[in-house]
Amino acid sequence: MITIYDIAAKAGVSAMTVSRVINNTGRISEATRKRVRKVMEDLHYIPNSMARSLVLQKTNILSLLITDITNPFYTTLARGAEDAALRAGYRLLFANSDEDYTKEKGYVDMILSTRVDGVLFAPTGDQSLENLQQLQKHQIPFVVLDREIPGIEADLVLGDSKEGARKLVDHLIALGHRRIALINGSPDVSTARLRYTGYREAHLLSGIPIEDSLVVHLNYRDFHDESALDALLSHENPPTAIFAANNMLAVGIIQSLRQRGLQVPGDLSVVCFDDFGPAGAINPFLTVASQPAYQFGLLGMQLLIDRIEGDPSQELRKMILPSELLIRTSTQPLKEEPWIQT
Amino acid sequence: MITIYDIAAKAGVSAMTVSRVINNTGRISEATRKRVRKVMEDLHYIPNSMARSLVLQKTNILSLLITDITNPFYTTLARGAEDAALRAGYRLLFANSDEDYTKEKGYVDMILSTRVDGVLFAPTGDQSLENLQQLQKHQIPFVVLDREIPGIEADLVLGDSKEGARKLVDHLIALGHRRIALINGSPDVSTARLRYTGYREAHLLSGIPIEDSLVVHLNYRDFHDESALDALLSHENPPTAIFAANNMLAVGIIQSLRQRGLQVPGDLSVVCFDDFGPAGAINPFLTVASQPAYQFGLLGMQLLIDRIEGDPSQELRKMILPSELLIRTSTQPLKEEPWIQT
DNA sequence: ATATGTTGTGTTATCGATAACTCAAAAATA
DNA sequence: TATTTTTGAGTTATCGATAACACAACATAT
Repeated sequence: MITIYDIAAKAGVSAMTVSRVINNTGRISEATRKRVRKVMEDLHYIPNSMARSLVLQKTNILSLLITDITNPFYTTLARGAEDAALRAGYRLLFANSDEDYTKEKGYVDMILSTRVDGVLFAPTGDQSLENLQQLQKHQIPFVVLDREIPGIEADLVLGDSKEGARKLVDHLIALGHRRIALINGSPDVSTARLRYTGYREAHLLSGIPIEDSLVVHLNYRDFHDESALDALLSHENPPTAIFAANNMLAVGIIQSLRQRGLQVPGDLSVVCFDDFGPAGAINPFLTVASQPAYQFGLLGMQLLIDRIEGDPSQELRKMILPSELLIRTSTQPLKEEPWIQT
Repeated sequence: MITIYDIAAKAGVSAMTVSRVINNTGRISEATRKRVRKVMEDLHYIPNSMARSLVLQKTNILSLLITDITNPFYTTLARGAEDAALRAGYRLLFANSDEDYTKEKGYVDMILSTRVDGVLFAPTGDQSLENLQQLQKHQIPFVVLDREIPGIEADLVLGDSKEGARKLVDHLIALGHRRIALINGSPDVSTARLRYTGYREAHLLSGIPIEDSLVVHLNYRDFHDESALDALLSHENPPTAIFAANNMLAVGIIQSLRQRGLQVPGDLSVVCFDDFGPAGAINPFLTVASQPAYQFGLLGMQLLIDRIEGDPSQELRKMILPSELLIRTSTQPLKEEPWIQT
């Protein structure tokens, strides 16, 4: 591997002179500069960023930690983050926690050992507190995405979960539904709590009582647990609509319903949070509260870079991005004769 | 930031002793080991991987370069690659070229300056030759994914583009279609050439003549160019079916067709390469040749790690993964009265 | 003509870790 | 008891780059 000393030797100068040419610092005569440049090109020299980071105490790497790389919400977010980072001259170290606290912890160690300049952090849930505190101890700047963590003071980019949930539930109520199930994420994720709050408020404002047995908590990442649906559907007075707290849950739910021979929206209407990206654009089916995923990434990264390069004592910022209700064909007015379990 | 010297000082030993404790090398008395461990934990010490990489000449980082992070094929592939890399104790540096040669080049420079131990490389197309040669010059091991590059000898993981294309076209032919358009990727991408070959063979074997005006080349990443469809649809004898060379093209095409008031599959049948991941699982609509994306990533990464850690003079391996024809509802038998342009 | 400034370049120390070598003290052997 | 071996450390040099300082050679000002 070619080093700065190889270049220096071939160009007949010192390593420092080569360094000056690379970084355009100090004074260099035009003749030397040209000579050094030529040698660098001839030997295809690329500076070792490890060595540079070591002395500069700056890596020029930012990290993006997301919770599910197969979820279009996060991949679109990643695009936004990538664009912002590249534009500002940073490299991006991706990490994917799979909604798994242990994996998240592993990535945090890796991030720390890499000495990245900052982290755009989508936490798995409240238990991420420790991992974020770990970053704080090491004084790594970070911005928290999508989920607020009690006990952590940081720049934040959130969606309006409560309002989005209200819009979705209001829509169902307007269609005549009165028995609406909520299949939620884990209760130690802030968005799940807020989506429940929105669900609740929509009911209260319409004077519809809430029934605890219609609310279940699962994992945002995938729908494994058939027993939750079992319970809901075998309810003496089953729901006529389901509010899935995110897109991945909705996919699992709908597949499961169909396997049971139930039609959406014929037998049950279904709505959810988060849209499906390009893959879902062919037959947009689900009525969703769509969040501006790209903006999440872009804004979050801008906040992060600003925090790193700007005044670090600047006060914390909290951005709440609105979600948009997109009414599609997974919902329909309540039928006179709701579906009755056989 | 805490260094190995801080630990050494607090524990009353030399830095070398701490290093031995960290790496479990050399001889250390149980007493010292415990003492050092305790100090490391108390101070939340995490070794600086830059410094370590510098002296070890090994980063423990592998890079995955994909061409479109919003394409479910690549994100699923990324999951496979991530799993394999993590399992083997490597960190993963993601990069996303957006099917853009210039961006790819930028990432290759970044990869080189990071001195990663190896690259899993999904090239944008034949022009990636230079970027791959750049890696070769610097003796970075790599495995090429999905697209073969003339002039590059390397381990390869490919899909069976020709066979997949034949299956898709055969299916259309079996449904009675005789005028099948191919909306292909750029001709300097090997998969596009092979998909054309498969398309051609299917025609030949069925004795159906090929018409050049039914074959167009676009970019795999997205469907911007409406003029291609314009031309096809205003053809004096327009196609009754479209074979889109990948999933993203298919999305754009179907959206465009619908905007023109044409129904799929009512007016035209549509098939494509690559499936849509979880997002498309709700209403699987498109008849596709599905490639084992996760396997692509997993196998590719295994080959790479084996190349790095195993015998480097081992001969090159080329794996071809089959694709599976999934018949869904975007295709239907040719109607007696095909659609006629108004 | 001497003092002062500017320009272009080299020297040395440093970042944080580890390899290779060294070495005293304790343990094992003769 | 004298000698060799083993154990548990410490020292020094190194990886590849850059910051801070040093310093000739030449230009300009007094």
